Amino acid sequence: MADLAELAGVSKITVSRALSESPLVNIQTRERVQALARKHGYKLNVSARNLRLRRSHTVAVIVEMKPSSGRTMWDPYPLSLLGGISHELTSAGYSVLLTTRQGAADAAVQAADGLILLGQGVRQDAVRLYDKVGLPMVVWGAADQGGDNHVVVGSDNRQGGISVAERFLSIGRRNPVFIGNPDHPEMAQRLFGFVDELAGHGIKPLLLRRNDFTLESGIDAVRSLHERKVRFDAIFACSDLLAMGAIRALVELGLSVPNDVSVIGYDDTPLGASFLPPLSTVRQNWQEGGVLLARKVLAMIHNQPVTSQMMATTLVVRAT
Amino acid sequence: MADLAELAGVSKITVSRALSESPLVNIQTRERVQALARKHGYKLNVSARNLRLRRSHTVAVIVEMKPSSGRTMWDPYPLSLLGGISHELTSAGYSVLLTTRQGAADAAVQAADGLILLGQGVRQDAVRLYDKVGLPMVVWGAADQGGDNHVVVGSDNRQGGISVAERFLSIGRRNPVFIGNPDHPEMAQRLFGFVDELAGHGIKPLLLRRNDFTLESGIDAVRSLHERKVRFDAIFACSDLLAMGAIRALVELGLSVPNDVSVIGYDDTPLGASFLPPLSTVRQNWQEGGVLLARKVLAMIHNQPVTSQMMATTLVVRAT
DNA sequence: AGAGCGAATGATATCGATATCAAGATATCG
DNA sequence: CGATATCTTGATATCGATATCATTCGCTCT
Repeated sequence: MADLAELAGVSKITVSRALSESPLVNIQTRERVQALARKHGYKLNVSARNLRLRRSHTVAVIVEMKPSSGRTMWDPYPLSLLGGISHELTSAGYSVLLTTRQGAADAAVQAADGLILLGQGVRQDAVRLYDKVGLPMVVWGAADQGGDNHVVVGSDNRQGGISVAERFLSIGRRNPVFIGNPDHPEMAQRLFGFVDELAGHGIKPLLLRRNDFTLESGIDAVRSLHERKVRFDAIFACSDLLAMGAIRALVELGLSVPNDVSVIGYDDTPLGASFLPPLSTVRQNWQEGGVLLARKVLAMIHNQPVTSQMMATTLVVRAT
Repeated sequence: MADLAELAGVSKITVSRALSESPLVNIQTRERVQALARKHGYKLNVSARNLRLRRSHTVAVIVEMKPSSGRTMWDPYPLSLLGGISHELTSAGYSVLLTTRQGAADAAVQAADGLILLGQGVRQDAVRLYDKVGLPMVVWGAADQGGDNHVVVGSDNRQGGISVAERFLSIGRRNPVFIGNPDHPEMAQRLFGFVDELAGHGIKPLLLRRNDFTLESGIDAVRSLHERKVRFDAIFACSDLLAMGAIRALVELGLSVPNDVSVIGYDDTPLGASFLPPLSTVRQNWQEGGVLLARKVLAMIHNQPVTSQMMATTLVVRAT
């Protein structure tokens, strides 16, 4: 900037003003300086500006990783959120700093103006860790009771569970099974909604715990039910892949879907819709969720009042 | 830091050294300062450090968006790369700045020490744009001829196309169809390999252009072939989804896969493997690609010699 | 005892931008 | 014509860290 100032025959500060479109400089001066800047390929030093302005225009997105591997990054779930987040933040002139959580809070995170946390961590430990950083934070997941200085956005998992239960009841199912992992706070909410609604009609579903949410896992689940000679006529699977696996296993076993067993998945992935038969499922709009996350951090950064929000889910009844 | 210095009764610079584990300070002083820092929740100002050290320890990842919507972010393709990239860079102490390309080069990008570009853009325009920034850059995609100051990493698409052609030839197919979008540089390479290899045996495949790489698009493609009464006995689809759609349409039309028509997809997505029938496909290892991209930028940042590299592809023959 | 050395600490300048306040140049008004 | 308002520009301090060079102190060696 000093070099530019010399070239243009003005002072540094005038250059600064010219480049930031300040109305304080004469239009001709401004254009002359801007032309020179382009010509010489001037590049603003973002660190310097951030230092002076005491902000970074950056939001850190922290993706919770399963301890085992980098597997989570492969799952479509955090990544679809990322789409919405990234779009919204860049539109607002903010940058997205992507971090995968590994161990302690990263130093780089502290450079951010705000945090978005995807995945609460087992027993909220991720949330607690980043709460300490003291930055505006928005967490994706299930609403929590703790009145901390952060806000939660998620889809209404409890309502999702309830809507599945209602559907099963309305078509006369009496022996439903829940497949998923209740340690996962979001799935726990689905389970609670499911169980509570059924309990109102004197029905107690079977809980089948699955840690993986893959097609294979769904196949396994149904096979194990069959081997244990469990009687069941409805399956609520916590992911579309689980559901599709379950259906495949059911068909192999000679059972008809949905005549013998109803199956409802979760997420409404594109694949479920084109599955044969088309999968019934609970839709949660992730792209929109990402946008919401982004808007909330931005609001917090600008000291506007922000509240937690659960997005509505929709039961999509197709053929299963 | 100045406050800490006062608390500890030493100078700022000693605090700085103590916190960066410099051997220049007395161990007791160091620990005393560190304890104070923890106690008072001291946070390093990253902008200031970056300004002084003239580096940012940040690599910008630019995701090419289709102009229409944020759709690209949904596709598994750039996102799986991101997994590998993110893992590798954070391990090396670098941060990942995620940007979606929209219009001109973002100012924030210039803060980075290096660039990773996912998607070359139509006619290389994205590459050209970011080449101007003058930072170390690694591009994911098809190798290009231009001897610019960047490096390309990708899978060997040409080889992928050749291997599919070889397979079709070896099982006696004479009327193959290619489904994909040759405007996309990577797919163009697949097409060239496919065509060249077949040409050696006097066979000229039919090119069926498809801009979407969805299941529906695959279904459409096969239907249009059928309507036009085209004779074909093999399909090379440029994505697994296209291939699965094609198979579904073939089955609907009463054709047998692979007896009447062989189908080979691309990418080896988990879904293809669990498809019924299990999908034959060309595997490219994206996670590894991401790691490679990251390593190359880091090497370039450290002024080590770096060359473009194409990763081998594997033909995975399953049931189709 | 004085030179020489190493360990520990400090003073100062610097990275590249912007905020604040001051001041010169020009225009407007009574 | 002088006084005041407006436009334009500049000088200086500052953001929070680190590099460089200087200094202090205690110790060993001859």
